[in-house]
Amino acid sequence: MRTAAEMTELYRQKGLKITPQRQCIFGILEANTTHPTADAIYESALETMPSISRKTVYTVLHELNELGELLTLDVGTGSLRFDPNVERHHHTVCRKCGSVGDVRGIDTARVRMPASEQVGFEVEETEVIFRGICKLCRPKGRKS
Amino acid sequence: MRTAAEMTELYRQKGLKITPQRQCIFGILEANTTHPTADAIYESALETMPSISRKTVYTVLHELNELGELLTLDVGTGSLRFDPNVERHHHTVCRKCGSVGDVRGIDTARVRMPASEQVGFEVEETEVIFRGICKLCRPKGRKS
DNA sequence: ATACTAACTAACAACAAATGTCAGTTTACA
DNA sequence: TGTAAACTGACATTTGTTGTTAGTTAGTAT
Repeated sequence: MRTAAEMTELYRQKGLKITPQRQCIFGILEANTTHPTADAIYESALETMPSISRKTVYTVLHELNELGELLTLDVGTGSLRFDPNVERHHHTVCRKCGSVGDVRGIDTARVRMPASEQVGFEVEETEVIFRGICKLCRPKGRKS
Repeated sequence: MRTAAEMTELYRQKGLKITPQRQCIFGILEANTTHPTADAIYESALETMPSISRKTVYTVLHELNELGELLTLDVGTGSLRFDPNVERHHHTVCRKCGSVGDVRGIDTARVRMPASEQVGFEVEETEVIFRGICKLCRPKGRKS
């Protein structure tokens, strides 16, 4: 996602109104690397805007998704997560706490399907998920 | 998962009863490569055993999962899928129909996290999902 | 400044997936 | 054949998400 200021400009161009609710959500998502769930974003928005409704949050998130400024991500932890980083990248998922991290710099061009498998399947994207234990959930005092 | 016959033997060893319901589900899963959802398995079971309850199906699936004979798989299509293939392998997901296919023979040892990313994350498994269009959903007459 | 209308709120309903409850019944197997 | 395990069935619950509706607010163009 672009910066909150750029998003404001984009919305203006699209003829969408610049409301405090939308700006609040822009702010929460800007540079957010925690891959929050919709509900986490709602909770976060409540802090600065106690009157915001859950419905509005969902609506704005879907707007952003359709504008291509926000990716949705399902890593199997129960709920959808939103990722403002729309560049191609991959993820880590902690099997203890469910936290999700970004992993850039993987060249998936080298991850090829063997020709014998899935004949006729047209690959558009290759997604890699590293599952394991995150730094915080690792037993202390060990260096792996 | 092993064959239905082997599963029967395993259950016997564990002191679990060999019920027609369990055997029915063994049969459905045996050599099943469609990655069915719990509900698809339930529907399928109803055909040969109209009295089976949804609860039983869920219970047996979780039993099998705990015995390590059945993997659960969440590829972001809404519901859990079950995979009797417990060998390490990867998946294709069709973005049109949601169908899931197996992909064997990928060497994930070469898919390494760059050292600069996610310091301290202990990778246990590397999961690859190829997203795209399956053979059946591809427009006909084209050879990609 | 005003009017138009998009956007928002609020409370509730609905949905799907999964799981829990629990009383009563069946049944696999020792 | 007895008995504990397993199953049924109907219903409730939970979680995440979306839809509804009606009334209110407020951004923006004029």
